[in-house]
Amino acid sequence: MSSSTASPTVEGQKTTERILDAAENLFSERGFSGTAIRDIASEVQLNPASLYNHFDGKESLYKAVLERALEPIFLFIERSAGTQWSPAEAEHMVTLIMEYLKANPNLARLLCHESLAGGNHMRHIIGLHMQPLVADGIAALRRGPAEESWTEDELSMLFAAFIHLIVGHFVLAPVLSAAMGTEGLTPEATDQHTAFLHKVTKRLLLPHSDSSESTDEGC
Amino acid sequence: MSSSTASPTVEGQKTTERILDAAENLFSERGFSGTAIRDIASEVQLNPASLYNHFDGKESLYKAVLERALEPIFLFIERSAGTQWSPAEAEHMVTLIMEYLKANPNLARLLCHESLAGGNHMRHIIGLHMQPLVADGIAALRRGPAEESWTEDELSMLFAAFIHLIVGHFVLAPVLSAAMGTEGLTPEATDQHTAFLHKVTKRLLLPHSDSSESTDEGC
Amino acid sequence: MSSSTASPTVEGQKTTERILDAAENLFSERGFSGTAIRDIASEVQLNPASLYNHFDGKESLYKAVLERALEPIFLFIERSAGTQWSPAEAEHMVTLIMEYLKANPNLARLLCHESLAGGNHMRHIIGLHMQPLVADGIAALRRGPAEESWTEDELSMLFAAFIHLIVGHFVLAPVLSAAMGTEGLTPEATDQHTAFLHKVTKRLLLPHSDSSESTDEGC
Amino acid sequence: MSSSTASPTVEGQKTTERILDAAENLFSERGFSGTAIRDIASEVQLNPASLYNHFDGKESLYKAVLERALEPIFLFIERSAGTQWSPAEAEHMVTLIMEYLKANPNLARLLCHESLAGGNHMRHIIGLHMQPLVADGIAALRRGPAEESWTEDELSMLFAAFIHLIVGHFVLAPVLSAAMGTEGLTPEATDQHTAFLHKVTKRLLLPHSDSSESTDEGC
DNA sequence: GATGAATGAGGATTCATTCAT
DNA sequence: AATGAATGAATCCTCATTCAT
Repeated sequence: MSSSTASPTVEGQKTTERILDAAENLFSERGFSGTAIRDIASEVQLNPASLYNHFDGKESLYKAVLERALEPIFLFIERSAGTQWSPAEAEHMVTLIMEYLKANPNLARLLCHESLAGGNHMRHIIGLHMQPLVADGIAALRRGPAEESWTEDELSMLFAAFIHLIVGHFVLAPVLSAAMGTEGLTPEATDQHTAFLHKVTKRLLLPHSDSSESTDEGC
Repeated sequence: MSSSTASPTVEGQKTTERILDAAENLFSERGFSGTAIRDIASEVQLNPASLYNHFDGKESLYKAVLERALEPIFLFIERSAGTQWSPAEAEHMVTLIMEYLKANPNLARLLCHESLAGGNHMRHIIGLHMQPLVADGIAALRRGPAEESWTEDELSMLFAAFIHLIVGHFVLAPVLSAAMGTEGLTPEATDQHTAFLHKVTKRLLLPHSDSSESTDEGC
Repeated sequence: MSSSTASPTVEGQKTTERILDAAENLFSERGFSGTAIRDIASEVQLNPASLYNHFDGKESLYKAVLERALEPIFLFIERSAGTQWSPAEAEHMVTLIMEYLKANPNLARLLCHESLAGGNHMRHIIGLHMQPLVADGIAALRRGPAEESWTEDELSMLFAAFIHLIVGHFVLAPVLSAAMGTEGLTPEATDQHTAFLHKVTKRLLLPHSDSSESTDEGC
Repeated sequence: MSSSTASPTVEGQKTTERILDAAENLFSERGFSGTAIRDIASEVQLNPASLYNHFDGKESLYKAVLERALEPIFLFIERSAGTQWSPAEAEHMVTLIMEYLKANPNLARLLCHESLAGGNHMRHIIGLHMQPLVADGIAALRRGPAEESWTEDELSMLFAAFIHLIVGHFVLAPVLSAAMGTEGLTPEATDQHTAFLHKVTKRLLLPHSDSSESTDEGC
């Protein structure tokens, strides 16, 4: 194949990689059961049977897609493990993740599809990578100024809230932007959303002046 | 069955209604393409063919499910049209929606599935119901105290943020609660989340003391 | 289908039955893995998918074929349970079975295919029907004149020998008749074989004059 | 591997031989259509493609297996060509074959599979080797004491009967031993069967005292 | 309204085989 | 002699849908 052409990156990457790319696109658009092996194969101009030279089957391919897509996120966050999330730090984190998702919006959708389907395809990833990551994220919040205004239980929800706000942007865009008459998931919209999230971050992490705070909690 | 007895509530609802129930459950779990007519039928202990006496086909059934599930939400919000969203008002709205979703978590998932799939199955619903609803929601925010601290563009995103926070809770639960070691989508968790959202509402709607606010917007 | 034509037997039996017939033919010729559902379906002029309205799958169909084919044999033998196998009785049994197999040579081949494949598809049949049948057959031998000239262990083998001689005729015919230059599995050949088996039966069951008998047994 | 070392026995046999071994095992278990090239290859820890360096294809491999397995049998019998089958002689033959099959039970199963499939894969073997072999075997019977008690036609069947009794033991074992509660195809069982066959041989070849003999032939 | 049977289209996967390396 | 990758043809089976009853 690349016998004469020296550059291995030209003409696309290795077949396995190209399959993963196509699969990621389709799985993130249509979910696991909505995606046909045949469609992935034809996207890579390959006979469906050839695909089985690279992956054991649909499920195996799906898992490989999930793992490959999630890996960078884990790296981001692992790298910042042990820090405390001051608003600046948190903003940085948000920026990092939003930038990555701007380039790979598939990830948010994959995650969402997977959660809707029950998360069974990524049980091992959850146990192995997400659990410590989440624990560390919450710990970072706890070490930051958020600690002053949120109870321990709320810190978990606060962490989750950031994920909802980030993932939601990429996932609910088709419906919401249609309802709002905006243009959908453009890079600009994502940048705007990132800036918006920064503001939200400050509001949520910094102590709040309002005296009626936490009234409905009963304490 | 209920041929002579007029009462529609006796012996469960009418077949059509039971089909809708089963379909709602399965569609919200597995999405449109992941759900088989046969499975819906067997859930209602009905021959798949019989289903076609009640609905024109899979797509038609899916739309009916969407419409039926979304209707109450529209009613809630339409009823409160024209108001201004003071924090109290907004909290009430949040409570109302969260209460409804606690009883019908399917809705959030249906919406999410639909958005992931591109929203084509609810184009008409969006145009007919969601558009005015969203416009009104944003207007309500604009009329409230939020107006002081958010630009016009941000108001849209603020509205969207509430939706992300609400929908996210029901959709990302399987993955997040697994990663957090919590128990999943229990009614208690939802109540906690509602209280948390009240606090968030205040933080986001009321003016914020911090002076650095909107710094990153300005540069 | 048979709405206007009163006779239910004309135009072939019910579809399920016709599928079983075709399946029996093909399975007995080519074995389980050598037979394609598609071929069975096309033999009955049916879409392969239709077949799944009648049977759960290939394996289920195969088992149904086995059961249906073996049933008459079990009935034969159960009916004669408890008798003693005098040569006359044994001859009768042989005749009965050979007559049935002459009309249904598939059975012998099915049994043989199944045994070659390890017998896993008929474990339940073996346990439920064949075990008592075999036990009774050996007991019948024991009660007959065979008892004089065969040890207990040999009686089992004697019983098996009859089965080998009967099944072998139907199974090894293609190879043997080709090697002998005879015509194959004609009804006449089967009749001849039956007569031959009668002679063999006498020789094996009646006491034997030869004094060197059982020399090699060491007793 | 054995590129420099000339010795073919070191490190197992040559690859070709190892392929034949694996193929023989699988073909005899599952028949031609039930056996996958891939399975044979993986048994030899070889890429399926490599197999085509040694054989032209599946069919070619199958024929090679058949020929290799049958050859020793032909040698046995050819060596004893022209003799007459006194009971002693016949017993010896039976012993020889049973001993060989005890070590290579595959052969019996291969033959049976092949016959069930119509024998087309060994037409040439049949014509070239089996035909004279069978002719000679029957001639040997004719020259022995069997001649006194069996008609010419019956001699053919007598010869076939020995084959049924021998092959049957190896082929029907799974089903029969399951039905009898015995242990299957152990070497001991085969030895017992050999001894049993010796007794049967005498009974069938030596003249029989019973006066009613051949009664059913005559009427 | 309900059902058994039928079906064309598709869906995942296997298989024997080829070919460049 | 070995292998990774590719492939067309099958293989089993599912799916949404139709139709006669």
